[in-house]
Amino acid sequence: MMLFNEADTNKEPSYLELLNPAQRTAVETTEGPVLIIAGAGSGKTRVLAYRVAHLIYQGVPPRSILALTFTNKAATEMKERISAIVGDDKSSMVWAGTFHSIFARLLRQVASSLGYTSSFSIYDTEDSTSLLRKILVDFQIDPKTSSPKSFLHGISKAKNELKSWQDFADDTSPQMKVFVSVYKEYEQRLRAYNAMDFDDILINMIRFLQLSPQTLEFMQQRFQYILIDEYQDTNRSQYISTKLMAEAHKNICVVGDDAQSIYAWRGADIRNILEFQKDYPDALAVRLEQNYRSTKTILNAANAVIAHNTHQLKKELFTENPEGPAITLMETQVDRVEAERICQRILIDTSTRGDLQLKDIAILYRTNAQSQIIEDTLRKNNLKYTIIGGMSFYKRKEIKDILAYLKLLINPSDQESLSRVCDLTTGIGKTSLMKVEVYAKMNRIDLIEAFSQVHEIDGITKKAADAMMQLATLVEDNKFRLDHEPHADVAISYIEQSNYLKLYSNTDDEDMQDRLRNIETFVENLRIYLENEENINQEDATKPTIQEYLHQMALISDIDTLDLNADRISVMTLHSAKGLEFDTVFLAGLEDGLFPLTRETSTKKDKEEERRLFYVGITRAKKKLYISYAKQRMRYGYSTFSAPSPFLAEIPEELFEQRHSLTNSRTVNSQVKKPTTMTSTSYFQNEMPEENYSQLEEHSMYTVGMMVRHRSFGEGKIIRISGGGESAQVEVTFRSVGQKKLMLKFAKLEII
DNA sequence: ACAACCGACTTTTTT
DNA sequence: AGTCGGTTGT
Repeated sequence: MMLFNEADTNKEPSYLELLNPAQRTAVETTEGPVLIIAGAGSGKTRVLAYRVAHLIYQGVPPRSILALTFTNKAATEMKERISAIVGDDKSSMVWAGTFHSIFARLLRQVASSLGYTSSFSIYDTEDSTSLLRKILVDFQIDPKTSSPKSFLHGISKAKNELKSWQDFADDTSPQMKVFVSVYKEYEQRLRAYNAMDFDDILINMIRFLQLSPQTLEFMQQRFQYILIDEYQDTNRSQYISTKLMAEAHKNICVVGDDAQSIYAWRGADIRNILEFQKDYPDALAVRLEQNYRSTKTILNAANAVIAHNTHQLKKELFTENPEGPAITLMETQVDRVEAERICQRILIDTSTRGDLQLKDIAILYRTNAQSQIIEDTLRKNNLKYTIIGGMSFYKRKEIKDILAYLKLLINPSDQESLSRVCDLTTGIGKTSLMKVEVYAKMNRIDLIEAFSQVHEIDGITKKAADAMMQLATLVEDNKFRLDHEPHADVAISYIEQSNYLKLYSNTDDEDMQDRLRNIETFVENLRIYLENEENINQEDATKPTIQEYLHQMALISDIDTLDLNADRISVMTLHSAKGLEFDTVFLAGLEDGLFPLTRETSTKKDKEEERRLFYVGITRAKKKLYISYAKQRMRYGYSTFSAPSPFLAEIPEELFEQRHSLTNSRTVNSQVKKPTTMTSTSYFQNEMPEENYSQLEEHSMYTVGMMVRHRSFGEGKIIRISGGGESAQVEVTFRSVGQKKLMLKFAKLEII
């Protein structure tokens, strides 16, 4: 299976033949700094993987290669590709992963030098917010004037700029004083709890590198070759940390596309990529401009759109792919109909194009809020889909609760998790908890330890004391079991003993039963993970333990779990779609204000980022692009009216499907056709007036067994009618082409 | 300590 | 609109 044989070094490795000249240069220039400007669909992932494979081919030890990606999914994909060339045993030793997951793993090995233990917790946004809320309460800061979230935002921004609270200490404005005190307290508590937030993982890596010349040299030696994907989306601490690591050998290869920079809002600094050649004057710059993904039509649209940005590196993607079908623009009155129309098109396309499967289709939108209505409509039409983002499985309350219980077992200092568990435990209230907290602080012990000594503390009700004692015992006993029993057994019985499940059982509340099922799914996944021997095989991966599981869990994102092989429509935000590609893409909600999303503070720069996001969306499509918008949309619970997105006018008109090509597309309901109000622009797809929709319920003129004639398929017999209303479908066996599934509403069936 | 009610906030995007 | 956290009354 391997594409090269080590012994046979005279011959050029065959995988190089699969590359174009630019790609090949990018792969073969293994020494020194390399900047790869890779346009959308230019084979970037392939180049990265081949480059790593080539390094290994040339004898570089896999474990000294560090490949940093944006998502875990991208890392897994890269590993798979590398593995296909050099084999699994070698590829699994490459350090490939996200900044956060790789750094966290490294930090666990050196945690003690930074004042943590190796089992430190990682706090997500919710954990951090909840911690800040408690701090605000303690500091008696009115949460109305400044919310925990706004503090977290400020702190995260400061951390991204590598500024500690001390850096603001000189600022004496009252507002800043408050900020500094909260920032300081937040940092101290994280430390006391043996916990890091997302930003800390990056910052602590820098701190470690700068701890001493020895630690820096150690890391530089460890990673001789560094590759960074999506470099346009790296932030300051990611930039600094990798720059430090590469300082000695300068074997740093970054790949990115300034036109796809869409994360400035969370601190990504586009200068990192724009000024790479300033940092490394002898860097080789390679441009990958041939697109292998999309049709000419789609690429032309993308190029035209991005040309409206002033602050963009000049780049013109080209493709040798065919022209492809025109872009379809769909205008509807309201959002629900927009969703309905998308579903109809999917039903039509999948039935008329034999090669098109649901997994080839994506519906993309700007905000997660838009997903609800799309989801509803897909479900109504019996279309299978996978949704990414929104409320991800692991962010659900019941799952986070279970995770908090488990974290307690691993990190006894994790007071945030403990406090979450206390909220769930009947008997433990605010008053008694406060008293024990004081006691723990005075005696310098962990809160959970104080629980086991609760009888020594004055003024605690018996009920509270019992509950605390019980919790302390539960955690203590199971912690002990971790060293002696299979973790799967411990996890399951621990969760059972916790009584947490009681909250959800004995009720016919549907929501509660749902949550219980989620927990069951979660526990089952956990069990499978813990019992899976395969996880042990990887060189540097440890045994599958509860620790390991929690550590991985903290940094997993929704997109990582997306299974593109399942035959389902992918539904997600444009941000989540970065790096993915689909045959057919629907871009929904192209309305002014929604996309580009604008708020009072929006600047020209923001609009350019929105435009890049649009560019990303367009270039996800391989063959067919649909763009839609609704004039009227529910937002915040009430109806808002919007004009079409100004972005639409940036796509050359001739790339859109012309109206006349569709005017004749319906015959079944032609008798109900009324004059429609069309927009002045000529390229909108002809739309059915919405007041006619109800009349579509009437499809009873067709029955099973009836002979019909189709304009292109000829004569056939109806063998099935399914669905109702909008989405009624017929299955017809045609003499010429055999069985076809058709949308009744659009199929031109003549009864014979 | 807990249940029931109330009001604020969400909806930009996420490691 | 729906969720979540906080408040109030028992």
